[in-house]
Amino acid sequence: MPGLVHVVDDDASFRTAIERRLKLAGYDVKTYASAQDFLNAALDDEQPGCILLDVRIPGLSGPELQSRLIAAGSTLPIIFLTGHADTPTTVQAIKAGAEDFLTKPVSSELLLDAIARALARQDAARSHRGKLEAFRAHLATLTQRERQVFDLIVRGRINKQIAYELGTTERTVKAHRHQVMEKMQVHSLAELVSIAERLGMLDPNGR
Amino acid sequence: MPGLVHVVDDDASFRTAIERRLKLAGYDVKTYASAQDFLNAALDDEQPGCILLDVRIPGLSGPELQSRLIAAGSTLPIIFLTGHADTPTTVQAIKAGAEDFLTKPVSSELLLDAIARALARQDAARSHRGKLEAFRAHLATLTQRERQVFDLIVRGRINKQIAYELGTTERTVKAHRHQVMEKMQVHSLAELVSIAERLGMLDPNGR
DNA sequence: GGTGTCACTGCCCCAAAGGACAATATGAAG
DNA sequence: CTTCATATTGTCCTTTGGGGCAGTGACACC
Repeated sequence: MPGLVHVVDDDASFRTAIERRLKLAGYDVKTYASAQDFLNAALDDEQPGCILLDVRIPGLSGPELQSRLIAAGSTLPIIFLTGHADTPTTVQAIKAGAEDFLTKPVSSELLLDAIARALARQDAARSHRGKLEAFRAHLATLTQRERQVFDLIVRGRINKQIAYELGTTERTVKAHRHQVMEKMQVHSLAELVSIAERLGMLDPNGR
Repeated sequence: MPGLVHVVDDDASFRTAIERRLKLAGYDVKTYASAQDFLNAALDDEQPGCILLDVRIPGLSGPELQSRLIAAGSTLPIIFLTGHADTPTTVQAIKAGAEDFLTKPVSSELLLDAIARALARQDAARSHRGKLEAFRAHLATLTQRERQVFDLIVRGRINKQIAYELGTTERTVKAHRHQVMEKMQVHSLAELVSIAERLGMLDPNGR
């Protein structure tokens, strides 16, 4: 699987060496001397890739960069690479979702394995998010009223109840309901509920 | 949150010391000198508790015990505690779901924090699984035929189509459908679909 | 042979959903 | 003022879903 590997490390000779190794393996590579450099290079989160990140770098540390990226909603997988790993940092990084935590010097085998896993994982996550995004996009085209009707429909309310709760008539609800089905591009109540469930709109036990 | 902490360590004096500290903190404690001892003590997976597990112990190692427990479907959270942590082992343990990975000597603060988190996590997981189990139990009371009807209902088929696909009549499908709603204890199609979705019965795009 | 479960089915009726056709009202945008 | 989007509603008709009542047939178990 091809992809772009972002190498963030303050050691210039290390960057050069890694870049060479990764390019030999068929990956595109971009290097950064600091976390800030990386953040400045406004990057495309959707492009297949991952980050090879040193823990100890001047300025923003590796884990700090990880936090920022997570907070910013990035889904680029991160592989940490460090000279000396301490256990709490390792644990924290993995818990926060890092793909791996490797120590220098790293064998090409371990490194390439980790990169391959990271790219595979990102690919799976991206395609999954892609489907949800399509649903969200449809959902966004609903008007306020249609959205209210949608919420009640997927909770199992019948038109009569919805009409009462929204202070309108059954006929009106039917009209909105029709719009909802149309805009969400589904042909059955089951599909609609399924989508709502996947978007996490039903978790709290709303009966 | 009270709970039973299983301490697995081959160092008798360490076991004694830890047991004292944990009991002071209000936890019940059981100790084991080896992973095998622990496995032999056929334990209740549902009871609130966690495992404090040494990595290097004679016989089955800590990570090996972890694998076995996972394979056996156990959901007891594991906190590793070891004298000298190596990075690959740490990474693997956390990836496999360990709650934490601590090094001896461990401060009471870190240890008790980890235990509290482990118990909280297990509690959340257990209550979540509890709900799903209730659904599964209802699902298990369905006859073969009812189950087939269930599968088609939650995929959005209408009675007429279901009847055709099962080679029977619409009236019969209605009868089964009634039984399904009754046995699953739901009052709307939406609830039924919601349950099916949560049980992961709809993920593959079956239209 | 009696009993029970499960699957199947017809007839009839009511409730709910879907939709065609038509129309009113309101507020924002140009 | 005109246009557009949104929300609203009525009448009428068809399709679906839900269910009562009643009965048949297969098969397993005692």
